[in-house]
Amino acid sequence: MGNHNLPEATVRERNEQRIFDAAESVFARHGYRGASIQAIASAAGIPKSNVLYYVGSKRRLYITLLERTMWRWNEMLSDVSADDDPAEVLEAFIRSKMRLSQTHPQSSRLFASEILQGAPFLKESLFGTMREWVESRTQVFREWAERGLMDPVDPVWLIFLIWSATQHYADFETQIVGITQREALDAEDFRSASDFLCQVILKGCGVRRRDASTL
Amino acid sequence: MGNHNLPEATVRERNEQRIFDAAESVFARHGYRGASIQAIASAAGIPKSNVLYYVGSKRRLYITLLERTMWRWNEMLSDVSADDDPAEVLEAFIRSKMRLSQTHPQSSRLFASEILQGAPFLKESLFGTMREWVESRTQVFREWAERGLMDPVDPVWLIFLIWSATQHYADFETQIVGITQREALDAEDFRSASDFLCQVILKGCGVRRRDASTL
DNA sequence: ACAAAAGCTGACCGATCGGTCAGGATTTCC
DNA sequence: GGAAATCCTGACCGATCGGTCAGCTTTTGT
Repeated sequence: MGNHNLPEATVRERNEQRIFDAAESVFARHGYRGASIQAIASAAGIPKSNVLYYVGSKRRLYITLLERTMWRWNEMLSDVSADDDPAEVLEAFIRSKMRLSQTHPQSSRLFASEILQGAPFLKESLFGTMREWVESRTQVFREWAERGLMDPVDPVWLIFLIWSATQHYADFETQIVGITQREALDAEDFRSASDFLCQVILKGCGVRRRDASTL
Repeated sequence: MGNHNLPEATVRERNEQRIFDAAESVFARHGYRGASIQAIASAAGIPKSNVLYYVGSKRRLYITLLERTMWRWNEMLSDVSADDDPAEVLEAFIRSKMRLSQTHPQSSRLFASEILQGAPFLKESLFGTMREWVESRTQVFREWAERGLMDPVDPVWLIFLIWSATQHYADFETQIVGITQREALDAEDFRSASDFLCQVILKGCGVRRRDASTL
């Protein structure tokens, strides 16, 4: 009995990672119901029985992936106060959210799929965390508006605007690629899109950068 | 034999409509693979066999719904020229897209689901139509920028910004409702969100309204 | 009135679904 | 070296999948 702590089986870790990656992709593509364990197993190059041996059940696997995604997002803008510079904070928000769309597109799509399904697994439990996140930021935005640092826009709509615009580059990449006849979105696309969003949204909210480089 | 033209069976029309409505909802929620004909039949209050009698197959039903959605969107901003007022056109675009999110949320979600799946049914055929739509509008935006009527922003990113921000209120309604603790989005929510988007996006692109009502 | 057309449905098909399990292979630990 | 723990898998389970079909009822056209 006993020491199942520090080194923690490299075999399990390796296989779980392969399963998680494959599952995230399949769940994102086909939703919870449309994803089959067989498809996940094939994508991971592992027999179906072995997948179930590691993850227990489809439901547990799905919830694990959802929680992993929520965790990544809650790390964003973890500390913001009304004394920070609005331009810097908004720009950091937009750029870090875009970076998530670029580096973890499957996570973003998995979340989108869950929401489209009516959020049956998130519903109350995890929306609470997001609600706190949103409320604390809206307070800061309101404070900035009172100090005249930005226009008095609805802070909730502003957060959803940034959320949707950045999310779009992960969730709807297929559409963007299809319409613009690219092969895929590359780093330069994400850079120019981030620049565009920062410019338009900051200006649209009446937020001025401290250092106006062009003037 | 013969006159199967004008009055056109009211029975078939009525049942097809019930099936289409139910199917749009189920496909939007669970994706193509995750949606079952039995679930659609139950939602429509019709036996499974009868659903198949009318629509032929799951594939055909799905494609029919997709085409219906694309049709609605292609009707938007059907005629725009560089001589029109940028503020009026952009505002009309935002508001009409928001109205679609409000009145046909299931259509929007169905499209989102199709894109998340990698657009297996749209792919080349229907992306072509959207590409033409986008290209003709980007030309107008570029013309406006040259005339100094708006900032020289990337027209493609601008279209996707408006697309994503408006689409969000249909596709992610569950998230918005869950976070803001509403029961559902009502007409007033859509009005204030539309106002917000018009204000921020127009200002963000350097587009001035002709009649500044508040000054 | 009556045949033709359209509407309708339960029973059924092979395939696949999520999940279980017995039991063999391999690794770990003393 | 050998027991214990972990890893692995093919066979199998009942349920559900999309789709077919024979045969019934209802509506339509004349």
